[in-house]
Amino acid sequence: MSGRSTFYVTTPIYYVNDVPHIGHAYTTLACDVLARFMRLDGRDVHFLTGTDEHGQKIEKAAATAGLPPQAFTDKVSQSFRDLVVKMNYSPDNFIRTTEKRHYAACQALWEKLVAAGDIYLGKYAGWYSVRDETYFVEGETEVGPDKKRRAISTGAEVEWVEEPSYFFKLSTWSERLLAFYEKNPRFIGPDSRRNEVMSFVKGGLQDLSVSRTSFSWGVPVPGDPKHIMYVWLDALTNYITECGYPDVSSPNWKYWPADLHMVGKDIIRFHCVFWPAFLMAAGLEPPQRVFAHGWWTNEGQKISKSLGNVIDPVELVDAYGLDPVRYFLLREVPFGNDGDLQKRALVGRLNGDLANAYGNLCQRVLSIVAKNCEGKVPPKGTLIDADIALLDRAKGLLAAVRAELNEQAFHRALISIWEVIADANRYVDAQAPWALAKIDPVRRDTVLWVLAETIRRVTLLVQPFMPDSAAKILDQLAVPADAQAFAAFDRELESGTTLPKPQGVFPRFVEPATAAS
RNA sequence: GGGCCCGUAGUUCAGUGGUUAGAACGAGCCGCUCAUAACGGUUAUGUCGCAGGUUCGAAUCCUGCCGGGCCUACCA
Repeated sequence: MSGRSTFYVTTPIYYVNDVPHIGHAYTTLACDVLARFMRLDGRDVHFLTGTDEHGQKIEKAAATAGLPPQAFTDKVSQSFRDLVVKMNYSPDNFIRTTEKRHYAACQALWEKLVAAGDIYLGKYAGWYSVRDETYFVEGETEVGPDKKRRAISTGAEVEWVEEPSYFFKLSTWSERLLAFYEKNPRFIGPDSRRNEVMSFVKGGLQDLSVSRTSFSWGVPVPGDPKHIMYVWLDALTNYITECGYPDVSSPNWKYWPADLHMVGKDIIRFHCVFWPAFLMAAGLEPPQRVFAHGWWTNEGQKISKSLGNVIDPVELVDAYGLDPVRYFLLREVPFGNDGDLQKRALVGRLNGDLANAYGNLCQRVLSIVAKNCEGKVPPKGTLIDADIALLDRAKGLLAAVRAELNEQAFHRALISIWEVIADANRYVDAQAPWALAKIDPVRRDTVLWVLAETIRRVTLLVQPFMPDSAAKILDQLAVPADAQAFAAFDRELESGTTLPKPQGVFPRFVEPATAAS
């Protein structure tokens, strides 16, 4: 990505007032695939996810549950750690904003901002609803016929309230941010988001309220502990807490600046405007790239709690299997776009791409080998043009996938891999090794070797997406552990290696019998 | 209101000035039989949202209209 050997990728830290849903699973999955790819590609990877545990909402939710805030967040945060296991994510750490080191990092950053003259004490003013215990901006309120102003969303009466608050001088950062975006065209992806952010900044920025006195569950402002640092300053700081901030001699500091913050499109402003401004104000480098992905709909419908159509990733995995779900989420939709989760489409991918194309390719090749070659990697004879053509396609995959993932184009990476799988299936039919068995066993062996070697290369690249399934296939090819990284991409299968009995890896999905019918 | 984006085969999309507009899935037909009834070959379908304009030439550029989506600050 940057040419340096480290690769630091982060998910947002997830707010613990809710259980994980498909959106959380999706963001972390994308990061996981990148982290796994980069590790296999020899990079020094640090992959961070975690939970955001502060704020008034949590304080209230804990009180409602009759628990101290820490005990409450311990409990809810666990569901996100469980998801890591369920989805086979490979984070190097799981950070929590309630950790001591995070308080230290937030307060150190705060002091830097104060020293830089970018923070001042002012008054936060807005339309406050006592009933909702929250502020509304002017546009979220309206004056009714009784001349009383109410929040549109909740109907609660609001009153003008002012409280002391510290402010970050965001208004002074517009030009520096725009200059930064210009110099770093890759900073925001996809491009449509970049346009959005830039036009937002061009419209002028207001100073940002960064402390509150209305609750206490959070990081106290240094020297003025009645003030609690406001959500985003606290939350965003996690990315440098992990790198040891403020101790720049920490072994983890080498990972900063992050190579990629993966985010949902709803929080792009915080990552692309506020965060680089905070960092530059503190004399720190902004991250190299922020990528905003889209949202999933459920069978064409917007997902919402009130509609009751929230997608639980655990249910999906239980119904269709982990790797098929991982594959589908990244293959079905151009990454960055919104996508629709249709079970019919998922089953289509599972059966068409995984069971028929890839799984069956492995199975048909490996069973001919098992039956005809004494269960060993067959001898590689003289290669003809058709052999070389297929092998070359497979060889080209590493560079192709690397380039696509560099742009977070997961779907295109998978498309290019599956093109080679389709080529391999065509090659099997064209070469008909079953017919060669009787007339030219030497040629048959070469054909089988070419196929096994192609499957090896393809499967090395499938690893980041479907680690368990790829491991099973590599085992069936007897690829040793030390030959599974991309450094060994060109280490060809050795003829004569004993292979285990082939076994199907991607069973077809058959609709469970319905009660009626 | 202002800004950005999109509207291409039944479906999901690719194609951003140049020969008869492509892919995948789905559908029909043929072949194969190693394999998870898998695989391969082949056929078919489109007034490229509508109407103008620029150009030797437009799905591709410009204008208008219709339809859809997103952004327009602190509720992650």
